[in-house]
Amino acid sequence: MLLNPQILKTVPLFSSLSDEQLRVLQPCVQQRSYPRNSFILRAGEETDALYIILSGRVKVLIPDEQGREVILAVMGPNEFFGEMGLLDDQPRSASVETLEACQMLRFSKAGFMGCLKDNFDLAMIIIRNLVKRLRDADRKIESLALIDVYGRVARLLLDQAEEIDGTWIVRSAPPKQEIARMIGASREMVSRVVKDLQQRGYIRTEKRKVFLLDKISMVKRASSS
Amino acid sequence: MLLNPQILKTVPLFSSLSDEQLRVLQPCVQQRSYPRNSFILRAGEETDALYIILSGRVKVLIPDEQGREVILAVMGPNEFFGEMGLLDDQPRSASVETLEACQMLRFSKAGFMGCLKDNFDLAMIIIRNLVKRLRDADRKIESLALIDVYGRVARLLLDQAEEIDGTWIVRSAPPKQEIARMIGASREMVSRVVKDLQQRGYIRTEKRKVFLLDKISMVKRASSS
DNA sequence: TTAAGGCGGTGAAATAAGTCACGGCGGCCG
DNA sequence: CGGCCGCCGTGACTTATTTCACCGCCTTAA
Repeated sequence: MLLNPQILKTVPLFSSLSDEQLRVLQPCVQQRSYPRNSFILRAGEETDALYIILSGRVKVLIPDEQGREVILAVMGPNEFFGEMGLLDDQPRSASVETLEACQMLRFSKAGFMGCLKDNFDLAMIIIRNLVKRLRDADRKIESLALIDVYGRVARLLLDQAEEIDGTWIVRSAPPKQEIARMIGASREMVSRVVKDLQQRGYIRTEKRKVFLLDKISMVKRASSS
Repeated sequence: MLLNPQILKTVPLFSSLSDEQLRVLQPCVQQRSYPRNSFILRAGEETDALYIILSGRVKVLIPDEQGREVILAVMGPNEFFGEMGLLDDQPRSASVETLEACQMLRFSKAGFMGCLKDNFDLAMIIIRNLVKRLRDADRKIESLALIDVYGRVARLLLDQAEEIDGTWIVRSAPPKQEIARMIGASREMVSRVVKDLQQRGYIRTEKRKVFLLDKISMVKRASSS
């Protein structure tokens, strides 16, 4: 798809690049759109590009042979993925599938690596992003290894919540099936845990919203039956 | 402890630095030794330095309140840790404890960041290292979420094995307790799984060594009762 | 309108794993 | 030598979680 040069300027990842650098980069960029529930890339494939989300949301996941999957991350506008393979020449370690229709920018490996070489600020953005993901990943490992499903659901809700004049709310919680895949549990179990959290008065749900009425108790409750 | 300037030259992490840069770096480096089973740093602390292992092995772990722990990684000579906090100014996300007596080099934040700024090769080493850890972490998440203890033990042995004229061997497997903490399982369960793997003729153990007699079957067996 | 598909709840049964409580063995130190 | 400690194996029991098989309720499309 034809690329509007102005779009590059609006991408946070490239905020540190000069106009000249952006001009050089331009031929290495394509805009692409993907329908809902389509794969942008699959685990095991060769790596040749990095993607930036302009609109829509995607999930990063690892599937197994029996059709189950873990969701490593859900990403939205202005976030990017696919850079790992560019940096170490390994095949894709996970798949990425759209949750909604998405507009993406696709950068060829050559263009990206060229920018990186003579732009320390860009390198630092990449580094900080990698560090953040690594912290998230380590925390996920901790959850899976040390905390029961009850605690993992509570933690996920806490993580997703934002404070809106005094009360903590998860705007637009994911479907139970999706929560289950994010925390390594079954849909039914998530359903039971949420019911339990409600009965104890720790949360209240309404449509896709979840109100956290008692963050303190939710945390304490975690992983202590 | 007094620092022998020659040591810096032997550290792979700094192989890309010029003599001049090493000279500048020198005042920012200390050599330290730690006895067995001592903490080098603890989760939650402020971050002010990066460590390089000269000798000995350490474990990177996350503890919980009940005294249990997950082992995120075991590291040995020439590997480094503690850089994450330098790069994003967050507190330590995990603790590091020695498994044996260790000699370490300790770099102050200032020195390290200074080098990083004008040395792209060093930045790339850091980036590639972060990417590798992220891949490992994602794989660990996959194991914990999708594979049963049987499969996780098998996978760990496979990962640790090296080929020595035709046969795959784990030289010096960790104690069962340590394996358990690496894969998020109980010591007893690991013990039972290893016994089972032996009875099926997939592995043979001898002291600390483990011989993998049938890698194919071990993999297939994973996560399918 | 009916049919179909996505999402959710729930009870009962099955199973994987953890926990507890031993007892044994081998090494190391006083 | 004897005692202690760290590591290991194992049986019995308990528990957390999954699995299966439903049913209900929307929303959308025919």
